[in-house]
Amino acid sequence: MATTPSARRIGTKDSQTRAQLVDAAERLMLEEGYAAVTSRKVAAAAGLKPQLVHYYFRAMDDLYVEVFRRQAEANISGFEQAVAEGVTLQQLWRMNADARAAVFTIEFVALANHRKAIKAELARFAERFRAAQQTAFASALAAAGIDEDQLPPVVGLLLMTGLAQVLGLEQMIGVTTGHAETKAFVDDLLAGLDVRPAKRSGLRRPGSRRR
Amino acid sequence: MATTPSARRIGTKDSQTRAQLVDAAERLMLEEGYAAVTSRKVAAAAGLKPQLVHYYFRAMDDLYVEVFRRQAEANISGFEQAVAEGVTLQQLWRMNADARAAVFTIEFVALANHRKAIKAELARFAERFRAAQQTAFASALAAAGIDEDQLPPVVGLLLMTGLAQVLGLEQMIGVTTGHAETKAFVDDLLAGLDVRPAKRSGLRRPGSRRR
DNA sequence: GTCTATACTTCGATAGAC
DNA sequence: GTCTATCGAAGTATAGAC
Repeated sequence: MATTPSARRIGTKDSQTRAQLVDAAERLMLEEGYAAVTSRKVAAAAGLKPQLVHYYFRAMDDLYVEVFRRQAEANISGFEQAVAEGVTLQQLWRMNADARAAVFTIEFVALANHRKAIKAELARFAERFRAAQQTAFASALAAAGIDEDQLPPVVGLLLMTGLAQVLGLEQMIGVTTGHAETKAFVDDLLAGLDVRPAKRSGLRRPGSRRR
Repeated sequence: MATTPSARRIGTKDSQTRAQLVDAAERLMLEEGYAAVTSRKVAAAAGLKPQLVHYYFRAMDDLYVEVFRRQAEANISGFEQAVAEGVTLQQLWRMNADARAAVFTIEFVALANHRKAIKAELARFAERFRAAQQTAFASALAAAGIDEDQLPPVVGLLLMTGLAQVLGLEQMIGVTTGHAETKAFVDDLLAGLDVRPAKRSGLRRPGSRRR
């Protein structure tokens, strides 16, 4: 039953050409959005013929998934390494507040809205990602002396993720009102927390901010 | 110089047919993403002929903009009314935590990534929206007894917006780990704040949460 | 194993008939 | 004021030549 989905020959995974196509697709997705990732445009961006895209990828979805996996895998391994070594809240924040990552998220979520294959892939990774980050976040919180029922780790993590997401998203469309102030606030807050490993330090900001 | 962008006849703005097309486009965008909003699909969804889309809208971008404006305008007027009447933090949160709105945001931001006309439109509204919300948020914060240099209004607003965004976005792809806990946390936090208008109440959660 | 010639579908848009 | 006939460009995908 799972044996008739068009049995045509597909290029090897370790082809140089294939890699160029994925690179081009990634660039396009970042700069012009997923709708610009068509076989013709990808090929043009890579200096190749459009048919090659279909030789290396059975369907366009497969190319999308490949771009996503490469990106997600690189990202997640960074976190998994970090969680093993132990990270501060500041480091976690810096890893999350990456505009490039925000653009990818937006594009793939939008893509997932009408491509089932992408949605499944995205959900799988999101859960894995959440798990890795949650562990790291929980210990970083504990190290900063913040109690679990003062701020449950998942909640803090979602707050951080959300803030990073919104900043990236707005920057993407050219809206930056309040961004500088917010970043400064977070930096101050985290600097104070990471430096003070005493229990029950609360969420108050330490000192006044110059700048 | 601005007089030759194709001078062909366009249908009146108050046409019944036109409204049907916008409705259909909105539905499609929400359910299948902006890439599904093509002249043919929109027409099919409205039970009309594809060419009608081009009769009522000079270019597809104009249709996108129309869908966006209608949505944004409805949303913003809600806030502007709320700010006039005065709102609590709880009400603001409820207005933001709308999954439907999150989907729209995602779609239009992604769309803006490769459609300049949309990007400009989106940025314009985002700024207007921010302004309206910031006023409301600032007074709600003050009413809750939270000092400005404890939590600057813009920062709080971005935190709230980000959290709402992330929850909506994740729900969209079927990831809900930690959502229930987070919503409960926010509800408790806000209930406590809105009820206690004393100065310097800090950010600590009031009491322990059962449930 | 790699790439090309080619088919078929869908898209946006316009000119002109009612 | 409203809708139809029609086009050229762009999209995905396959079969077969090197």
